[in-house]
Amino acid sequence: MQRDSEKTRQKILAGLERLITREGFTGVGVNAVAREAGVDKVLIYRYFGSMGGLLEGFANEKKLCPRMEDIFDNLPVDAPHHEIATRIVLDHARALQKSPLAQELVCWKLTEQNPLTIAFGKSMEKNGMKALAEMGIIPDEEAVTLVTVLICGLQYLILRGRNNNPMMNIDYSKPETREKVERVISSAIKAFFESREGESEK
Amino acid sequence: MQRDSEKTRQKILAGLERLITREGFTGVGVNAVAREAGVDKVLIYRYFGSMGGLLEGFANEKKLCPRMEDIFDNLPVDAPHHEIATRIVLDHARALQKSPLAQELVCWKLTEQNPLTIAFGKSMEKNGMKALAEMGIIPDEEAVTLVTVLICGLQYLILRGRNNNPMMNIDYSKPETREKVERVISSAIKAFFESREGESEK
DNA sequence: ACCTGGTGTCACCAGTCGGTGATATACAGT
DNA sequence: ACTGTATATCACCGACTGGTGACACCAGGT
Repeated sequence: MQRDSEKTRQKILAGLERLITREGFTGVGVNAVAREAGVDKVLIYRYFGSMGGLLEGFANEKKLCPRMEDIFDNLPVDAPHHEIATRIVLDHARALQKSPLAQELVCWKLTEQNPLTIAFGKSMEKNGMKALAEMGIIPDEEAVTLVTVLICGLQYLILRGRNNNPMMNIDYSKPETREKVERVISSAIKAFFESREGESEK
Repeated sequence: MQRDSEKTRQKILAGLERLITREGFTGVGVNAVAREAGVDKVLIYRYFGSMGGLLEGFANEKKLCPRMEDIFDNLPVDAPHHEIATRIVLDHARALQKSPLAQELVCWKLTEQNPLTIAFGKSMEKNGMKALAEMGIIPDEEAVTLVTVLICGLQYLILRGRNNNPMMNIDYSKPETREKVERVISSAIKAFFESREGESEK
């Protein structure tokens, strides 16, 4: 029985976040959010207008995906291109693995378009673009393509790992498996860049 | 008002398939399936016991994922390893792209575990294992890892493309984009295999 | 003391969900 | 023609969904 609209708003948003991370996006709904937040559902309509409005508010006021700058800042900018590309791929995967919320949102985005998934997609896109641009490998369109495909592959593997659902015996949550995958990706990227260098020398 | 249990069973299964491909897996449910199949829902319980039973029956009696053998049969077994690996990745992607049902099931499997998604996963796994085994590259564990990651990446891109949802401007449904991706993957795999050959010669 | 506006609580709506019991109907064996 | 059985239809259940109107409460201003 607190009389503080801002606090109530935050309680609702926090409830939504807990609900998504604990039950997955399939469970979200006005009733479930209200229950989780310990709040009457009519307040959701009062403060956010509708379920879509709540998702929009969540997208605006919550940090949806890990900030890539925090990860990439300490990257030596004068490192060889293949090392930078490898770091982009692996750090991206590590960041996703650390955030169950982001994992759920990635999966949600594959299933449905709504204010939250759309905003999340834009946020991810911006992160990725910025990372690539800062690394100075943008001009090489094909390298960007390879990096993107690899990132997608790791994202998929991480999503599969969520429910103890490994693919081809690759359980990315197991450290030794992850290390093997990282080794393979690293050497594949290296080989790709070196083969292109060799080609341009011809 | 036909009195033919087998025909009714098939009507139900066909309705489920239409529903999944048209509305996506989020729409499936006893009522929706019965509506789509033009059948009273009590018949679903009669013939399949429950919703889970229906999914199980669907998994048993329907072709869930494209048969890889049909694709790989005409593959020259004496081709270089990197060509075989590339073919595995690209054919896998093409097969998935051609089957909206399989796409939906892949996405479903990321979200929920039920008799259908479990059976689908096993089927995919078997396909993949067989393909890799027949290609004779199984002994090279790291190559298998790379191939798997790349397949996952393309699967993810295809899922993103489903709802006009490209990632980093990579819309895999556009032929020119797909060709570029295929080119990059091909040369990355080639470079990876060649770098390993060079290494083993040392 | 009174009113006003923001806040929280409760009860309810129509619709859908998965699931079931009772009943009508068509067909096969006699 | 009659009966038995498998098949299909209908009506209903409790629980849940998204959504809304009515009301209780508590604050601050006059």
